[in-house]
Amino acid sequence: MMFAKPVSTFDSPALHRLSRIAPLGDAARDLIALAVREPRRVPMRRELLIEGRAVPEPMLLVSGWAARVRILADGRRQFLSFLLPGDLIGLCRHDRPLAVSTVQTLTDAKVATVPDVDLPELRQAYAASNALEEAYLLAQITRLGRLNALDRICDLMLEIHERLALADLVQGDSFEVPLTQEMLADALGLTPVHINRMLQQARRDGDLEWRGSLVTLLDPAALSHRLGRTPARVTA
Amino acid sequence: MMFAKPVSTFDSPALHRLSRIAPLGDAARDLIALAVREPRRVPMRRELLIEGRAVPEPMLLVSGWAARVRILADGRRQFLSFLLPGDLIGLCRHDRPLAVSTVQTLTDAKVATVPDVDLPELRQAYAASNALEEAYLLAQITRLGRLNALDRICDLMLEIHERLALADLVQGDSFEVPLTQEMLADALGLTPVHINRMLQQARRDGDLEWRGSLVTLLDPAALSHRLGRTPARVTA
DNA sequence: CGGGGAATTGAGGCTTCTCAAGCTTAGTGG
DNA sequence: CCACTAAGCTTGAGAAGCCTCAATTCCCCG
Repeated sequence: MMFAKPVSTFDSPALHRLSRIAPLGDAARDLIALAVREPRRVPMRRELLIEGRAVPEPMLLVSGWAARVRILADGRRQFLSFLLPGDLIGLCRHDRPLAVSTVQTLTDAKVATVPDVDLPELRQAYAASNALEEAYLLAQITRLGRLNALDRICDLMLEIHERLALADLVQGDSFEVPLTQEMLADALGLTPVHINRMLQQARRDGDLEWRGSLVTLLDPAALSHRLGRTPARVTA
Repeated sequence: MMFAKPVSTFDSPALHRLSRIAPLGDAARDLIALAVREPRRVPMRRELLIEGRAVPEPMLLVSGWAARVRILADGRRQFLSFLLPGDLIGLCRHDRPLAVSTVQTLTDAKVATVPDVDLPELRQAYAASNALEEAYLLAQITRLGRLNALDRICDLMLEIHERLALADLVQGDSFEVPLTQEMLADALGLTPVHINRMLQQARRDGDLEWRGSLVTLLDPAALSHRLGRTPARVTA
């Protein structure tokens, strides 16, 4: 069941992220690598968790994007956060937990069931991942509360850049963002029309390019500095 | 050290909340009650946690209000969430954790150091408290992203009503809210001026009264229904 | 009685929304 | 290979919501 070399060196964005946010020994690494090898395929727009329903076993997003989403009574939609490869879904430390938000895939995705916490190293990785997720929620609150439309877009792109980099999914300063302008609007509390105009603005300003689904940040360091951003850190 | 009766029946809003969100046996109850008995007094506007610094031992807010806050480079302020009596501060399950946000007292407060998780019942209560806190963060994102100014105010007041009720701090539908309009603005992503106007609107609409620091919801059920709110639930 | 923080009011401007139409692109079936 | 379609992107014009600045009033506390 354990392939000393092959499994340990098996590489995937998800595994990459986890081993980067917390040091994983060989045992933990093998457990994750094994789980990642046989993911479940989930098509686009499918629900992985449903608000108010029981949370099943914890999952690891192996590839593709998902989002935590809330739908209002009148049909308005708010994306609460995006879930990227390597993110954990449905981790709970209490008994009989209920999902506090619906999670749905935004693209075709691969999802693995991960071992529940038994190994100290895994516990550590899960906890760090959890803390990071909280940090991103706080960043989202600040974006929505205090940034204007243009800065919201730029700030979110910087966050995605930072997160995808953890999973080794950034080349140069380019990365895939499978979001429509409408989805972006629902994440940033704006309308698609305004997103469109501000994206043009961002391009004119030389902050980013967006061709097809490939986003390129032209000078992430400068942009980061202009927005007063600091990368998320949860461990000393 | 253990006073069988006195300690077990010692009552405080904080203890009330914890025993309500997760069933506490006598042992857990005594541990908390004991901690709550000798709280540390913290004056208004003091920092309990500082973003980026190491997180000290976990604390329980025994009385008073605090808030998680983020200050932008240009001085703008965003309150990320409010912490009410019975809320836990600085719970982390990974090693050498760094605070992801600053926490500061909004009023004079009492804070107790709580036992780190060793008892299953405590672990359960802490985890449930944590899950609730996450639920409130998600609610805050939805408020900022998709509600207009008036609805943001009403929705937040309903949330505070719900949370204070857990700690037995609501009488009828009235409760103390030690917030200035400026603080409310910084929580809801608005300006004090606009908060002022919308509060008047809410009063005219017969949704709430706000005299001194006492808020009264005139018909919480109807308001809740109008906003499409559902109370936070994290455990089946 | 005076000082100071908080609440209130007014006027004008900017950001974002709404509604509505036209365009572009990728995928589909003839 | 070419309509045809549907989803997504783009543009325009006008309206609404919220902000800014500035002044005034209220109220608590010393």
